[in-house]
Amino acid sequence: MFVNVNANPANRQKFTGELGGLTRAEVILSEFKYNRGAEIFGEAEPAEYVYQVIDGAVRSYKLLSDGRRQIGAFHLVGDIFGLENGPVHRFTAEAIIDTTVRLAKRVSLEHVAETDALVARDLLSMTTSNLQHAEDHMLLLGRKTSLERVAAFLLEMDRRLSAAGVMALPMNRRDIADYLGLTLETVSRALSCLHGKGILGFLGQTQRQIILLDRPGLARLDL
Amino acid sequence: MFVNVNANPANRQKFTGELGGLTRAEVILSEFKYNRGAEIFGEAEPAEYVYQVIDGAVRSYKLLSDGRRQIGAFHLVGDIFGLENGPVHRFTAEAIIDTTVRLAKRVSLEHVAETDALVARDLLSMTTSNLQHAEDHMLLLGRKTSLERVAAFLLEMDRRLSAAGVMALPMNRRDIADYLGLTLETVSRALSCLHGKGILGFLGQTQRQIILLDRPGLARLDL
DNA sequence: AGATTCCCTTGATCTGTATCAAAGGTCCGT
DNA sequence: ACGGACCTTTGATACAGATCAAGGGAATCT
Repeated sequence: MFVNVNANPANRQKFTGELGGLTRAEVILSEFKYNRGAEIFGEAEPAEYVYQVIDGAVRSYKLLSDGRRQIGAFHLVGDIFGLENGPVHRFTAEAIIDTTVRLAKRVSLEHVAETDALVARDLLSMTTSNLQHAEDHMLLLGRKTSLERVAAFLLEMDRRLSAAGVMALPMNRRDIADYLGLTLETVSRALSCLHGKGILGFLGQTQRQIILLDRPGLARLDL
Repeated sequence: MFVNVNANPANRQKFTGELGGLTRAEVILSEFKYNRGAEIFGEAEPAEYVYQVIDGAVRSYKLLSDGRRQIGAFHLVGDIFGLENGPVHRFTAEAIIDTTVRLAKRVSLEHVAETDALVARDLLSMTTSNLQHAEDHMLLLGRKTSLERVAAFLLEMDRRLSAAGVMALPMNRRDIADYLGLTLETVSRALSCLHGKGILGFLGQTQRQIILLDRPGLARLDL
């Protein structure tokens, strides 16, 4: 289950650089590739590394014993994930599509943080933005309707990955559903509804390329 | 709306001491009392203070424009709340019952954190436990049934406030419902169901004093 | 102590979303 | 190009939990 088919040391390269805002840290970094669907780390596994998405997309999720899944976050290009304060990961992380990550040894980061107050501050501020996202998501999961959730999702993705007005979603309907606490059918129906209202359009023959035609209209749906 | 009827400077006393794990910080502290239902701070208000519950209980929540409410956390005796990294509060906090808090000026805390790595680490670890709670709560809100949510709530409260086997809940059914993403009727029905199964008992003539008669049975209901 | 307000439970009914089902469509490897 | 696995949509139906409603307690105030 935890075997990583990409775990080939030959794919690794060492170099020194930055991991997001940690510009002042001198930490050991490597690049690493994961195939679509590959597990990057598992829930409750020791948290040895911190990751940054260089290319691709990642989902972080928790499972209930009977297989129900809640995706806590999507990590897109530039995002840092897998940062833990405790000894273990609290989510499973998987590559949604073929993904390249940069990784830093967690201990080396912590070591730097102990002497460098600015790095310590960066760690806190990253944790705080994760917290803020989780807080907003609790409101969505606890109190929003399916249409409001999908609208909120589209606005979030638009903000985070829109290139030239087109949104190329890396995740499928089931991923979106498990992020929003819905079923994939309900997500599909909500998207069809928004399409019918002229709020969004699908591009080409795929349903994962979305153009937002009416952002104010969409924002009005997300209370 | 933001007027605090308890905001009487005469109620304040200054002294130096500790705020939770921040034992090494020399920060200015005061004690302050809030009546049942009083707002301690509002969402989007400047975050001037950090609070610790000395006595009583507090709810932190977000509202949608039409009044739907999501309680993100309950703060019980000993808990620290209102800790922000950014400039403003992201929740409204209200006293559930008459409550005494200790408060520390946020800037003084931050100032100490800049020079004291141990304090900085405490701030991070507090933020991390808030994050962990929010992550677990996302799973509950997104994927658990009403009975599972209520079971999880009872186990959480049992862990956090059980004195001598009796759980004296400070919050009403509506608060529980808004914490669990349910209605108060559904919470009431779930509690009746657990009562019927012999998993819990009500004490005295009030329904807020609960005894857990079968913790393993309850844990089995929370997947 | 009586009155007012709030709180909790329980029943009846409704509804938003899940579930079940089926049919194209798209992507991928051969 | 072809076959198979996956993905998405759409329709029909079911159901968990919401909503509506009412009545009995419990806490609080005067």
